[in-house]
Amino acid sequence: MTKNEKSSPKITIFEVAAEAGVSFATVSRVINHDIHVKSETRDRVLSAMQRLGYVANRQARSLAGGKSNTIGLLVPDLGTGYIGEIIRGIDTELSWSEMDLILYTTHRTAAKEANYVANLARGMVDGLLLVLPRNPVDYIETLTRRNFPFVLIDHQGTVENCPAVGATNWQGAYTATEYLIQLGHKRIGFITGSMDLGCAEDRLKGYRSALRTNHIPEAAELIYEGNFFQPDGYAGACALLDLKNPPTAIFASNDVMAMGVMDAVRNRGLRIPDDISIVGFDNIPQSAMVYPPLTTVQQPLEQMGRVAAQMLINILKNGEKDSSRIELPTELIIRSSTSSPRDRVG
Amino acid sequence: MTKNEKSSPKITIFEVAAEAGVSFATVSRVINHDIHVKSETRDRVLSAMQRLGYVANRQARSLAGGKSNTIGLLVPDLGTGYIGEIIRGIDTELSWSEMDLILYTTHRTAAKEANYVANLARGMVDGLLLVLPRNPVDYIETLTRRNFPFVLIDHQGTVENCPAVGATNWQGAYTATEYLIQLGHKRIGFITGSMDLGCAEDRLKGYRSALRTNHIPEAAELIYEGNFFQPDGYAGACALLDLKNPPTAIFASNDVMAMGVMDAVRNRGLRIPDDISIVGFDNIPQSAMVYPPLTTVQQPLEQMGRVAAQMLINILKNGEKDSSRIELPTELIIRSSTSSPRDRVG
DNA sequence: CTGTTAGCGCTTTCAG
DNA sequence: CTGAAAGCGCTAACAG
Repeated sequence: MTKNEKSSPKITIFEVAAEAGVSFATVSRVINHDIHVKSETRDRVLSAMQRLGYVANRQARSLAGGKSNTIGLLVPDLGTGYIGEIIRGIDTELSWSEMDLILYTTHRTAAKEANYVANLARGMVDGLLLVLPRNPVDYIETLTRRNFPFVLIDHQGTVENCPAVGATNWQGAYTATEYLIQLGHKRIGFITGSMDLGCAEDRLKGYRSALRTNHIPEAAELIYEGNFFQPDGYAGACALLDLKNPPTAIFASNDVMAMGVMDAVRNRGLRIPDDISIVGFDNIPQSAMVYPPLTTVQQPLEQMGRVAAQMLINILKNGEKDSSRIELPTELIIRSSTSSPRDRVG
Repeated sequence: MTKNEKSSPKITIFEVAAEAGVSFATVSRVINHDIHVKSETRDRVLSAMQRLGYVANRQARSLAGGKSNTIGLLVPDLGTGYIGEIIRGIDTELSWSEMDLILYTTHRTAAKEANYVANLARGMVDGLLLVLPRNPVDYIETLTRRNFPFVLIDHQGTVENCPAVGATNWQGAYTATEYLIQLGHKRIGFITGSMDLGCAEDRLKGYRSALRTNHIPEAAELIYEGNFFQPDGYAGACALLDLKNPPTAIFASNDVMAMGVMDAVRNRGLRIPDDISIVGFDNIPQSAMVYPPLTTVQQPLEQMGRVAAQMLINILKNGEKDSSRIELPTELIIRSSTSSPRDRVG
């Protein structure tokens, strides 16, 4: 009922104006860093603000000014370190611009996602950052038509021509696969991510290309379709290991699944990397913490967040369309979960 | 510059009112679930809203209504799964109440933290959820005086008598330590968390009490002060292992440090748990994924988030003071990083 | 350089 | 049960 009573008598620009002996418009100018204020006046206002402990009301500024100075972040999940890293980057960039971040988690519910986007685009936020959108076609079109600023993170899909930042997934997968091949592996299992995601598709393509380039026949049985969750890695590894002619290495489309693979491999009494090499993708913090430390393809997660935020802020500021896609480089991080295959037959 | 032009002609309650043939006040009533509207009229308004695709402007509602329907979440970090779990819980509860979540990350910067809190309490959010606050004394007093709604999560400190949810840290540490003792361990190393945090203190106390209860002399050399980060675990384990009479088990105050301990132990060629048992605290997702799976004390993170959100919403709704502290139970999760000690001497 | 005048879109009395 | 009127705190032209 009673929220703040006598204790905080609601200091508005009017109070500040009175205290400083100017009109409230001048106070507004000071707040907004308007150049057309005599520096002497400015100082007077500033100190009045200090004295009164004035804090601008964001809501009112938004309503009047037409912008909220907050951006919305739509993420599927927060379970793994994956998103956390991205947020760290976004956050860094945003604090520079004094913007707030509203977090919307969809928990992998596509319906919720589309719903959010529809409502978000109204008043609450000035722009949207969409991480790993599930079925962007649903709303990208709407967003674009309304000319609503947004940037896609880690998504390369069918949608063309909209601002996005991602990583070189194809290249990363290619490099990792080739590394395995150079180690001497001939049968390399692959566990895909959610194939409705562009990044998952690209990783699979990278794997295939590396095989092709190195004249290693592709075997359908060696490709297991997962969904980026740990159990998929476990199940995939089991399926792969049950093959008459099992792989000597398994490349999982993300680190979380790679850890599932590790579990499965160990449960069968096989050693890593002696009996089987394992490679992941992402380089999430815990990939260095498992045993043995996971060889993986690093995505510049934090940087992706930073760049995406920069892009969005830029669009917001300059009204530029900027329908470019930025690809940040991936990098193979070699740790201890990979080695040359030992002759299993001999 | 041009944000949304002809494409989205800005549907306000006025447009809806016209479409439905009522006054805009009636539309407002419908939006706010006011009972004093003929159901027939309500239906007319509702369908008009549908047709026009009306979405309420949150900013305006806030300004006029005096509340923003968003709550602020202040967290130190997002790196580990720890916070992610809590957020999941908060999020679940909030979506029930149709509230938004504004995320503020302090990245362990105390100054930033206090600063945020000061500003937050003004217009932007209706209430605050503070996870693992660093130096709450700075602003708890302010918040309380202003009668600003907030709930502390996972913090039991010197500040008395304010709404908070935490876990039974003392009990958890006690139980885990006793488990180790029952396994036959006599020398148990302990790595503390940041000792400015109440939870860290309680865990240490739990450890000590268990020792005392079981008539095991406490040795200062067996307690290493850490800061909840992985390197602390590593360094702590090294220090402990360098002792003339090293421990046969190490209890780290959180899982992340426990993983650091694992690293250190392995680097010395010792086996887990044969040569040394390791216990963590938190039960973050990856604690089950490392090798060997970590024995740890589970904190009901998700539930803590849910309960905290409930408390806050309750305060917001009923204006209740509710200065209670809720403690959720911890639970010992026994996995494979612990076993009876082997005779190292013999 | 500074004050005046309108609203932003909605909630809330207060009258009917 | 519904309409009219008065702001919420601030920005943004427009005049000085």
